[in-house]
Parts: sequence; C-alpha cells; structure tokens
Amino acid sequence: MGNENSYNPHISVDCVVFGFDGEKLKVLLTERTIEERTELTNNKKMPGSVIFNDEDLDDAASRVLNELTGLKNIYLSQFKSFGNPSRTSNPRDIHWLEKTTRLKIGRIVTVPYVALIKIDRKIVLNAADTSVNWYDVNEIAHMHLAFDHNEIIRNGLEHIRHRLDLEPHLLFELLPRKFTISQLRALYDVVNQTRSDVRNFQKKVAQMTYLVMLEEVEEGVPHRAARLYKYKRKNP
Amino acid sequence: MGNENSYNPHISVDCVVFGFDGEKLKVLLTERTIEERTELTNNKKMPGSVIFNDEDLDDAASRVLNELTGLKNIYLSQFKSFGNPSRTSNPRDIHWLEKTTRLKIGRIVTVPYVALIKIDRKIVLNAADTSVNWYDVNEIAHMHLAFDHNEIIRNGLEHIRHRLDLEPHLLFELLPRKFTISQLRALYDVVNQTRSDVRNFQKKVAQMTYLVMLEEVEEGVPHRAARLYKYKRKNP
DNA sequence: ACAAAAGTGTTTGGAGTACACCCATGA
DNA sequence: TCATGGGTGTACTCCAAACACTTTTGT
Repeated sequence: MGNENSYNPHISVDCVVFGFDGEKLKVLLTERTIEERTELTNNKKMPGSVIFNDEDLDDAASRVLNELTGLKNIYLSQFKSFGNPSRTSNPRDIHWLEKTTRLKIGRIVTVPYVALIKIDRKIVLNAADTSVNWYDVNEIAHMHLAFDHNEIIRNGLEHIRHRLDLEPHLLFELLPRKFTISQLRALYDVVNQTRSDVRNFQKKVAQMTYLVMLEEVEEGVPHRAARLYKYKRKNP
Repeated sequence: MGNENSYNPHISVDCVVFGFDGEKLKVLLTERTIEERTELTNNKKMPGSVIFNDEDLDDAASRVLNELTGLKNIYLSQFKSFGNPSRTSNPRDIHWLEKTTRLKIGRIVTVPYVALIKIDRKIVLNAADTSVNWYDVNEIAHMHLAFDHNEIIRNGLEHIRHRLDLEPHLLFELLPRKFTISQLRALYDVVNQTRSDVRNFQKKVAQMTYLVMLEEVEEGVPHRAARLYKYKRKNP
C-alpha cells in the first residue's frame, strides 16, 4: 500500500461517498478551511488523491477514505474513468493540487469510485486544514465543485443505482445495523426514484430471506414504535 | 485528437472488440507476425495503445480501432480501469511496448472499452507486422494473452451484457443491416446465455417497434427462406 | 418425398400494482 | 383523546414460460 511513497502525478482516484440520513441521499464533500475563502466557490471537492507509484487503484481509494475519515472496510465500486485533457485546466484546481502534492501537475486521468457508508459512523478528520460535510445529492447539481466533480458524481449516482439494482443487499451498507422497514423503504425509494406502496413493500420484504426480524422496536418516537430488523449476510 | 503527438506512457486504452458470426460471440485479437514466434504464447493481445498527451480517452479508443481496422463510428463503451502495479511486470510485454512506443515504460493504468462491430465489415490492416483474428469468447479463457488481457476481456463481457440488457437496440450493432429473426434470437441467446423459445421470441420481437419487416427473404439457404428485417433507429 | 428450418396460439403461474382501514403509542 | 405513523389482505393486470404442429423451400 504505497510503501515506496512516491506519487504518480498522472493518475488519481476520487470517491463519491454516499450516505443516507433516513430521508435523502447525501454525498460527502471536502473543503479547504484556510486560505482563499473569498474567491469563487469551487473549492468543494470529492475526497481523492493522486496514487502512489506502487499502489493498486483499489488500495488508493481505500487509503483516501481511511486518511480522511478513519474508516476501513468500506464498500467500494469503481466506475468509468475521466481523462479529458481539459479537466485539469482550471488554474485554481491545479494550484491547489500542486500545493498539496508538491508536484508539478499536468494532465491527470482520474479513476472514480463509489463508496457506501453508514452515515451514523463518526468521521475522524485527519487533515487539519480540511473540513468535510454531507450534501444532498440533488443540491450538488447546483453547486460548483472543483474539476469535473459534478459530472463524476452524476455518473457515480447512475453507477450505484445499477449496482443496487443488481445486488440489493448493498442497500444495507447505507443503513444502520438495526433499522425499520420504513427506513429501508425510504432508502429504496430514494435510490429508485419511486414511491412504493407500504403494503406492497411489506410483501417484497417478506421474500428477502436475508432480513431477520428482531425482538426489538425503535425507541423515542412520538407514535407507535416500529419493529427493528437486521441484515443477515450469507445464505439461509 | 493527439495532434501534439507525444505519448503519455502512463495511461493506455484497450478495446475488447466483439463481433457475432451468427453462432458465437467473437473477440478481435492482434498478434505480432514477425520475431519471437518460438517463445511462449502470450503474444496475442487486444487492440490498444498508450494515449497522446492531449488526447481524450474516448478519442484514443476510436483512434486505436481506426488505425487497426480502418473503421470509424464504432460503438464504444468504457468500463472500469485496471491499474495493478504488477500488470506490467512481464518482461516480454514490456519489451514489446517499449519497442513499439520507443518510450521507457513503467507502470501503466489501462482504460478499457468494449467495441461492437458487424463482423462482416471488412477490416483493412494498417500495421504490416501485425495480424488480427476473431476468437471465440469462450476459448479465450484458455488462451494466454499479454498483460492482464484475459481478465479485462472477462470484465468487458460482463459489462456489455449489462449494457445490452439496458439498451437492447445495441444488439443491432452486432448484426448485419438485414437480418432474420433467427439471427437476432441466436445473438440474444448467446449474450444472455439463454435458449429462448421460438414462439415466445416472436412475441417479444412483435413488440419491438424499432424493427421493420422487409419485403425480402434470405437467399441461398437449403430450406424455407426466412424473412429479413432491419433496425429503424429513432422513434415511431 | 424428404430434410430442414420457418412460422404460428393458448394456457398457466408469479410478480407487480392499486387500493382502505384498524392498531399501538406518546403527548 | 388525539395525532402520528405502523401494520395488514384482496383483486386485477401483465409478462414470462411451457408446449406441438403445419408450412415453405431446396435437394
């Protein structure tokens, strides 16, 4: 994992980190907290880094997440790369990169990943001059991110929609360990852009052999408490 | 399109070129015809090239196909990149690359594309020391290709299966301009690894508004001639 | 006439969709 | 007691799958 520690300044990885707050799909963006706050607003960006010379792409993506948040064993799925020569043409973006890597930066091809994390996991920031925040995935379309990160996030969202369609159990990467059917349905609907019928969704859930009903209900809600479920990996 | 003409030796594109011969899915591989024929057999590889410094990835993939075959306007779809540091560790692979690019080659991240072409289009070879041939996609698993091309082709096949599932009209990129329902069904089955029922398939076809029946039948077959159809793009 | 593939309908089961009311709980 | 979401069953539609015989044509 990058033990030679020399950067390869031609290739980077970027992570579209998704979380679910019970209502909306969120994306994790980083922001420099020092310097240049007065200039134009494209200083928000996805977590990312150029790779090390002897580092695998998947490892680089894991490293980026771990360095930023302290988390490990995050679900990651790579999607199609972005390498338009003009993607690194904004002087502000380049200046920032050269400052952080201390390398002369020319053209960079970036290899993007989608990451799924449980939004309630506490994030431990390692970098002092950077803050991270969750943003509604729909609001991001109206924000100005660095590089071509708007486009990459759009593609990442499409990518993860397909993945979740093929492997529905990945939904549980986004939910807390114990969850209600309502939460699962809300997530399902926000991912598929649907509005499922409550009764029909119960039927669907009844067929999921990998869901186990717990002898517990949620707490602290001002109405009838819902049953809690958990996800059981492996097969029945 | 690479008008500065200086190679970027850190990034390449490779094309998994699919064709359909009426029965099997085929993949186009290139082979050096001169030198070293006696050594081990990993001299077959996918069409590919390192990119030019000012060249977009999609353009590089188009260029590779055009340089090799003379064809233009080929359907291309990028899928996930391969960048394991050890993928360029075989000395034979490196030697070949350094000879063709005249560059010192270290680690290379490759950005792979799937290409769909009509197998009856005649391929015009530009490179004198290279031959190209179609290979059954299932046989490739048992062949030794250069680099990690076996793995890339496996992934490319999975990728195009998903794409064809989402956009069935891409099937027609693989068929001749006029085709029979049997040909379409054979292609459908080879892609989906199914064995469709003839009658059910006719029903499915009847719902494809973008298929038009021609007043023509196939010729030269030793049995009842099948009706020909063509694909009509755009909407009704 | 025969071999070989083309072409054609009906039935059945499972999955998705639409739809409305009572229940449990906390405030 | 009331407000809030939790939890439950039935009917209809549509699509996929199973299944066998007649037609056309070339040899």
